[in-house]
Amino acid sequence: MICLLVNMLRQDICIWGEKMATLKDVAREAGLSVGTVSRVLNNRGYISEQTRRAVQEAMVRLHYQPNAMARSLSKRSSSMIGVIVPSISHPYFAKVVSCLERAAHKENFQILLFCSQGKISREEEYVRVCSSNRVAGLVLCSGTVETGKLRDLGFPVVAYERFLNEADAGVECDNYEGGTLAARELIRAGCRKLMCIGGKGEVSMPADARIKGFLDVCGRRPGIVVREFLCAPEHLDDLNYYQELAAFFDQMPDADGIFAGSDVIGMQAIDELSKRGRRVPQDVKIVGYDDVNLARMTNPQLTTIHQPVREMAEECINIIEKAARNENYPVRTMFHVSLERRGTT
Amino acid sequence: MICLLVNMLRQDICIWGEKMATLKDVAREAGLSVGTVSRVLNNRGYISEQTRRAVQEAMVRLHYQPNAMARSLSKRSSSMIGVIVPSISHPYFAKVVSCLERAAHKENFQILLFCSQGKISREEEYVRVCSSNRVAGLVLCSGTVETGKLRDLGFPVVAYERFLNEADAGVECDNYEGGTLAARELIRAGCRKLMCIGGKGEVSMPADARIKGFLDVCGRRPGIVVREFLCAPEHLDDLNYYQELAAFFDQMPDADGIFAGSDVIGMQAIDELSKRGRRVPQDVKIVGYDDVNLARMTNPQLTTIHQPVREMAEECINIIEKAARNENYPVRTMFHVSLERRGTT
DNA sequence: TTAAACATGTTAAACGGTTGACATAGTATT
DNA sequence: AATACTATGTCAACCGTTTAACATGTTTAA
Repeated sequence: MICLLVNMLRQDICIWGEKMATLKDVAREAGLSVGTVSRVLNNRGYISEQTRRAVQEAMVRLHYQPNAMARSLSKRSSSMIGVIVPSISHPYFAKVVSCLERAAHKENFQILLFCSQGKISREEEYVRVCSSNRVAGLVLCSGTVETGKLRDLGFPVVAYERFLNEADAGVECDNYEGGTLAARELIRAGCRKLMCIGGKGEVSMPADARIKGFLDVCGRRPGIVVREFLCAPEHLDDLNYYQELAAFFDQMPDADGIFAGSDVIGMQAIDELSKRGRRVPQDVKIVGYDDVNLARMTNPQLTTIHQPVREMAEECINIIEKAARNENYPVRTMFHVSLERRGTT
Repeated sequence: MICLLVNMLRQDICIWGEKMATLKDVAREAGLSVGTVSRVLNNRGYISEQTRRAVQEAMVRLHYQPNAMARSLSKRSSSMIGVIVPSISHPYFAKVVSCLERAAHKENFQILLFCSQGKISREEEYVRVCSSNRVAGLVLCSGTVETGKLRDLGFPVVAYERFLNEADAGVECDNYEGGTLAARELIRAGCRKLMCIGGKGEVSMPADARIKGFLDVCGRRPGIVVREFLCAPEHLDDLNYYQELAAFFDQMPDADGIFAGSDVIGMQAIDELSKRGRRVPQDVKIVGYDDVNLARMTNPQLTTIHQPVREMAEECINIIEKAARNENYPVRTMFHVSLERRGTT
């Protein structure tokens, strides 16, 4: 399988001989003291325009790059934000990480990314690594680190769409509302026999409220039949729900409305139904969840519940930034979701 | 849009008062010297089993987490690997990052993730940030940092599927071969009027060889008509190629075979064709590229060129690890690709 | 018996930047 | 003329870990 076309080897790896310039070098080059240069870098105390320029020019001449390790060591906190997701291959988490990266970049933070594959042992390990690296904060989009492991870490932990009473803050969206929106949409569109397919149900999560919201609305309407189906949580990387969906559809072949716990499930449901000769949306209507890019790439395009991921990500970064500045921050923030009506309802 | 349900504020943010244990604390706790404890941590010199155990127990008792910043500062290199991708929302790069993270984890590296959105200015900025953070290495899956910016950084730069003569090493797969495989597959399946739709064509990249491979094979077969189409590179985040595809299909409405530069394009091509009443694979056959998860979620499933992303990612990490140990490493490594025949041919 | 290997300690410098205390001027302000 | 502000310098401690040099024992092997 491996085809090593060219395998030239470097004679001398140590092309990185000349060490990088330090603050001291910059000070010498600019004819100033380290203290003054540091003041320029950190905008502390009094600095004249002239001095500031002199320092900047010296930095450019020497290609100076401040050593973030030294700074972090001294400040006892780095500018990195740990992010733990179950899997980055899942389009939802890809979207979350994308938004987090963007928000982090605006505030001059970097993202230290970890994929736990939903394994608690890896989550715990990653939390330790974050602690070792003195991250400015940690966004937990994954699982359920056990009791005591999140206390006294030295940085704020933000739970993203998770229940973690150990976390310092939580950011979520109104999943119950999402469930009700989905139910109303399917009923509005004329569905009577509904399937509610739960997605990534590993442990108790805010996302479980979606199902409750959905079932509550259905329960209040006479003449509506609902059944709940749950997928196993082992689809993080391959995202293959086809077998389970097939089994579900066998159990309820006459369903005319489906609430899918994620767009990935919704998408595969469209497929599986069309294989069975059932037309979407004529015979069966579908509402997905997440509003990832994929939802626009199905045929017909998937009606879905939109989560304000960008805003949620920004809030996570905000919280960490506030904590870093020792300001107060909201302990729990919840966002509205909205229905994106497209072609499957 | 924002619904601040609960907005309790922490009375005292400084719950992180008690500072973390240091090596010195561990030494005191174990009744040993810092030197000895450091030896245990780094497996240097002579240590008795008894001492080793004593140190480990002390570390557990104090919940000791070594300060990675201090270590990096002292070692002049961290255990982080910078990864710059154009976008993490694109399933291909999500897959790449996923594999990189896994490989990195095995070797005790962490991933510092950056999304450049294909902008050179951001790439350059991110390279500087990596330099500031004294990463162990950098995997560049994005763009074309300009001349001189990659020299003398102090760490190895691995170009992933890019031409970068400034990089210290390159990892790619045989894109030319991929193009030929696609062409042969379409011709084998009976296609005569072929469209070759180039994907992420921003600048000169290994991926361009796909097109060349495709066209070369077509050119050698009499009776084959080919036209080349190029999508603009601005689809990194929304991944919406529909308009362009529509325009391409208008220009060549009688095509019976399509080589799509990525699975995302291939997927949307299936859609767009079915909207035009053309059946896949009966009327038009399609070969995609990348073999991402999505390729199995279309209907019919997408025939595609499989890239050995996992192996490529492992090679990237390997190179950086070797460089860190001051060993020789291959300057250029190329992997074979393979055809995954599914439902669209 | 003697040299090597093993096991640990002490000390101190280094990594590169931050920060505070304190000193010294020059320039405005009152 | 006194006071306050501005602008810099010097110096030293500190962040937590690594590492080398050197000392001091105890075992073990030749």
